[in-house]
Amino acid sequence: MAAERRRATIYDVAQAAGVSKSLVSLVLRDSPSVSAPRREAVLAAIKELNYRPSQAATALAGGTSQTVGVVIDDYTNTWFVELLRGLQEGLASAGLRIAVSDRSLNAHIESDPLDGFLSTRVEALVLATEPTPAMRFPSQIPVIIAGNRATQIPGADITCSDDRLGARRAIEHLISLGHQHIGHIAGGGGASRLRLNGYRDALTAAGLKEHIVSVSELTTEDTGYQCTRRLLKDAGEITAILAGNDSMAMGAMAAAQEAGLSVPEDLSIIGYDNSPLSDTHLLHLTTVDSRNHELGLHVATQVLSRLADPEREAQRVQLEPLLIERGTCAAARNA
Amino acid sequence: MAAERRRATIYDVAQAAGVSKSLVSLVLRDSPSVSAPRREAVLAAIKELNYRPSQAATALAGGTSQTVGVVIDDYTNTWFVELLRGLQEGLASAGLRIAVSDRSLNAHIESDPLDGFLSTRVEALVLATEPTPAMRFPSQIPVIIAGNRATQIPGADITCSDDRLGARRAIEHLISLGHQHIGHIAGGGGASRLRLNGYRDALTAAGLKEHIVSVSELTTEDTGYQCTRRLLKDAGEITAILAGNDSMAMGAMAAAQEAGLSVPEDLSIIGYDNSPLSDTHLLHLTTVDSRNHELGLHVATQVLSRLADPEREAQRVQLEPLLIERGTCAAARNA
DNA sequence: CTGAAAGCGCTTACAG
DNA sequence: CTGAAAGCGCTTACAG
Repeated sequence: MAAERRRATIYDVAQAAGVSKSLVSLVLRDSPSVSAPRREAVLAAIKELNYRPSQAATALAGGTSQTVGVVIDDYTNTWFVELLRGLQEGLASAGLRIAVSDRSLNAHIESDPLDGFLSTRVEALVLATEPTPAMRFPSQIPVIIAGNRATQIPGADITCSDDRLGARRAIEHLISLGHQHIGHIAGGGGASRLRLNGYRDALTAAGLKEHIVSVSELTTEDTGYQCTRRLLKDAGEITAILAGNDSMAMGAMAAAQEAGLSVPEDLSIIGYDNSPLSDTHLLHLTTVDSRNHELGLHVATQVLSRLADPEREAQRVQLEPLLIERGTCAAARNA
Repeated sequence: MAAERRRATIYDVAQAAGVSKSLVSLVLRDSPSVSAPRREAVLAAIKELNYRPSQAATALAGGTSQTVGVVIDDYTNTWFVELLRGLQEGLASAGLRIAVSDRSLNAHIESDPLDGFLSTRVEALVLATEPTPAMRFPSQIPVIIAGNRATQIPGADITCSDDRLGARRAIEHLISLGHQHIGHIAGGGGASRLRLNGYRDALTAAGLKEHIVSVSELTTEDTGYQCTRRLLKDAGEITAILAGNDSMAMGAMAAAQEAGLSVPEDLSIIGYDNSPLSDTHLLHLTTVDSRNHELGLHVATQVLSRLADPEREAQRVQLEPLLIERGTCAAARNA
């Protein structure tokens, strides 16, 4: 019962169970060629000794880390949560775990955000953020891009949502509500660009005029607030706004409130991402759902198929987004 | 230039640099006993070969993973972001990295959320969440609790903020603004309990009556919304609310709005955590800052000192919280 | 199923 | 600084 004794190894387990180390190894990897009684004995010894296989030893000896590295932008914008969940679900059956790295958190300490993952010898890399010049992509391991990005990675698979279509649908919804003057506030990045194009598509098709404001590469609440202030000042006639994402939509709501406009009575607002934020009582935001959980599941499929066949051609999967109607849209005033 | 060649090892680097493997190992660990020219040669070879030391091999041979495991509740509530940042800053100088695990994400796949970390042989465990019965704490490695928790872990160090004091200060602030009927909406967990006590302390000292609502163990936006609806119904006289955290405060704002109350004109609201959410234009929430960044720094200090002296007694560090005045408090109507 | 053997890619002394 | 050696805790064949 001494707390400070040496950690149990596979040898200790074998000895306690009265079997060979080889057998223990087989049990650990769920081999079918182990008889029930022996398996029980080993499991009992594992429990008794509080044994946990050393990941370092397993990885080194097996030549495989069994982990997939995921890079996200920033823990603060929670759009990625459902994606992670889907990814993990899809990978679990194959015995793969995920490790996540936050770009902004690691920005200070290492030049290349991928370094840690490469040292870990991850089986694959999932990018849920815009690639940066500092990232040197290894040619040996599969790279899967989650979402639309501005930069292309040669050879990488892509799972994304049709952002252009999503934005178009959002605008079509506003038009169907009678809105004629619809603004768009945009940030930077690949998804933002497509959403902007979708906005344009819909307006052009309807013969309406564009009102676009984009003040920064960021897509934060503050960005949304600043853009909206500017938009309301420059184009007072607008009665609806499509925001580049939910955070920006939140900022738009603040700017509207400040300007004395009621949402949705005076101003309709649509966000993008269907993030946890949008589904609050306070925002109750109409938004576009990229179906991030399913997206995560698809990314998992791509990881697995690419691992099974490293030579297969890069593929691109695109999901259709869904408009989620909540409480921030209403018919235009003078419609 | 063949992409599929074998990954470089320390042997390849040694050969390319024309030195021994031992020397490469010394360079990797920044040994001072290496001459500049040889160091240059090794670094050049590392770059040339795109070499990254195998974490598995390093950990296994060195007998140390150099990583600290951090368990958080849930990526959705972003209060932990600054804590992680502080922790990482404090650990970086010692060459320790952090690995984070989200409880809710892992809930499905493994019984004990700590299992993964134990397999990794983390040097220490940081708990930024309420301990659950499923967690079996190893006696061999340091455990540090970040924040106030309902459950005690024998032998663990604690770094927390004085939640009781923070809540008391918040209430005192409201009282100084003339509020006589102040409600509190609370969730579950150790921090919530202390904040509740702080609320009581202040009211008792001022001879005021309590109005407390707590409908669940959760501390989400929805919880805050439900609690506030109930509070407004049961105690219509209240003019101010202290929420258990910022998410709940957000829900409170929604309930107030729904009830036709303006914040802060009709109802003052104070949150808790100074989370990214509170610092938005839309909420602009007066809140209590637990100084999570500093808290993370202190946790790092505890990790390091405990690693240096495993026998030292468990210590408890407590920070003084700060009231952050923003826009959700005003003088009471009939003060 | 066992047992002995080799090896994964490093670190750690240690003699020179 | 080098070089040879042992070892970290596993996995992977392989002969029995």
